[in-house]
Amino acid sequence: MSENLHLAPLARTWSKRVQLSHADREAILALPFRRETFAKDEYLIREGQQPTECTLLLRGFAYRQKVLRDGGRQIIAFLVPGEFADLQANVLGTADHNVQSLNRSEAAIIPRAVLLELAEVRPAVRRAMWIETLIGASIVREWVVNVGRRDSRARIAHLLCEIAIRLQGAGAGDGAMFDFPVTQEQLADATGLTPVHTNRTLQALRREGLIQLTSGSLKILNWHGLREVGDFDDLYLHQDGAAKQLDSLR
Amino acid sequence: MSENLHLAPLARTWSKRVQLSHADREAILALPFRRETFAKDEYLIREGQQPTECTLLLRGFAYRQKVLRDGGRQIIAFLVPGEFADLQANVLGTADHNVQSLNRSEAAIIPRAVLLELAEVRPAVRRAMWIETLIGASIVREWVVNVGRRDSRARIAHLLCEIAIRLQGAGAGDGAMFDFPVTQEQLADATGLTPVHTNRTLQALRREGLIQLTSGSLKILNWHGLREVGDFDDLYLHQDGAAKQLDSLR
DNA sequence: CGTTAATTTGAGACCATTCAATTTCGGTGG
DNA sequence: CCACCGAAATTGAATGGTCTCAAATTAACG
Repeated sequence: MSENLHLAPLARTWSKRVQLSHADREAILALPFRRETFAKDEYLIREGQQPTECTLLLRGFAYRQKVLRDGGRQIIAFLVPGEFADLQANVLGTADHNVQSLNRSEAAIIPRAVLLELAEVRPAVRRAMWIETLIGASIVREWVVNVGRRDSRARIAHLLCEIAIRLQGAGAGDGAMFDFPVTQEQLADATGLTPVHTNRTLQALRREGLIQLTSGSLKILNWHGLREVGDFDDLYLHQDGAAKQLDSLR
Repeated sequence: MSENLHLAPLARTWSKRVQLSHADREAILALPFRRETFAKDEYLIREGQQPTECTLLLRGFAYRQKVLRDGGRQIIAFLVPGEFADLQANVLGTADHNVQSLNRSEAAIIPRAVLLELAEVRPAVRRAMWIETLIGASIVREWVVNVGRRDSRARIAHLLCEIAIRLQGAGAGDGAMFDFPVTQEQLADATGLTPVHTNRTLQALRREGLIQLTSGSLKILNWHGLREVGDFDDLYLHQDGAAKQLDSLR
């Protein structure tokens, strides 16, 4: 019983999207699973794999990633607790990208068949899964815009705005300070820039008094300014609450 | 009856993904709809709208797009017949991007409630919708990689490879020649390049004997070469058939 | 056959990259 | 607790890919 409160992050994420009945919630928390921990940069899943289990992030962070022939790496998304690393792969059959752990993280491994059956039986659950997928897709779309059309300053500012709102929504921040142990190299891989230029751009943002980014935590010093620089509009996150909270900041 | 064969592109797309029963197929073709035509660059849906109808592309092409504050435009995806322009918006409630017609196109407008009810009632249909969404998301992910990490030559080559395979899969090509009336400006907006540089890059690809791109149609002269230049791997399209066909080309 | 859209060309400027070296930070063992 | 180590962050200088701006040419269309 109380064991299964480990799956609370999942119920939390889903109940933000849809109305879950008491029975829905019970069924979610009763899902069978085993726990697993991942070291920094350890793979949760690899491109080409055909998983039979679903990996749900419980603690820590992860990122989706693809590697080019020339060795270059592009980060495609960041994952926060309560999100699945490989739901797509479990539905489509084959993973089309890699997922790596951002820091030391912990995940629940749930048998694929059980999870998909739950969706089949419970309309609210499958609506939640459906919606989570759609929001994930929306975020990636915005990344295409970010990486395709914004200069380095706006690109990084935009990404930091997104991270702030999503962490806020995940309950992992106090409105201005966020625990997000990302390296500049990972930031570079997420924005399509080089580590060197990422470093210089971060310095500029700091110099302008917009942020404070020390290893492990991100502090937003001037939310409205950062938003302005990043050409940021939170509509694409489909997550009203957290955005409003940050907007009301000084 | 025969009227409703207009929805055949939808049944076709879906049946590529899942096994549709006869009854499923009947139910799909019996969906109520009205037809609408769109001029080049006309909007099928706009960011911020809260649609009550679903727009299914029947003939012609369309593209997803976002506009920046500074006026820049980034194309996020191309749509082929049989795909929905605004299914996400209908599930999430609000459109988070724009969809424009690539050329003169035709669409079926289906009441949202009816379509979602069909998904609720027919497991195969909702699996097809689910899968279509996931594949769409996979494609956008690859676009992040394309725009974020590849140089202009690889970027355009990769995009052309994708277009070729998807058109092949949609039955709109003979293996090497495809009817795809895209302008260089649209190609530029899709790759995150300027029209000028897109033009120069296309010239390079032509000079190397890889493609022939005249207004309105794309001809692949050297598939394997183009694939090589574009660092292209079709796994992310989750569409085995069409890729294999092209691979077997000279 | 005129008119507008689309493509093509040229030259200079700039943003981001590359390559290499240095400094700082975080963690670990003595 | 300090010395050490590897990882991460920072700095410098030169190169280069892509952009900008503008103009010319070609193609599409009524």
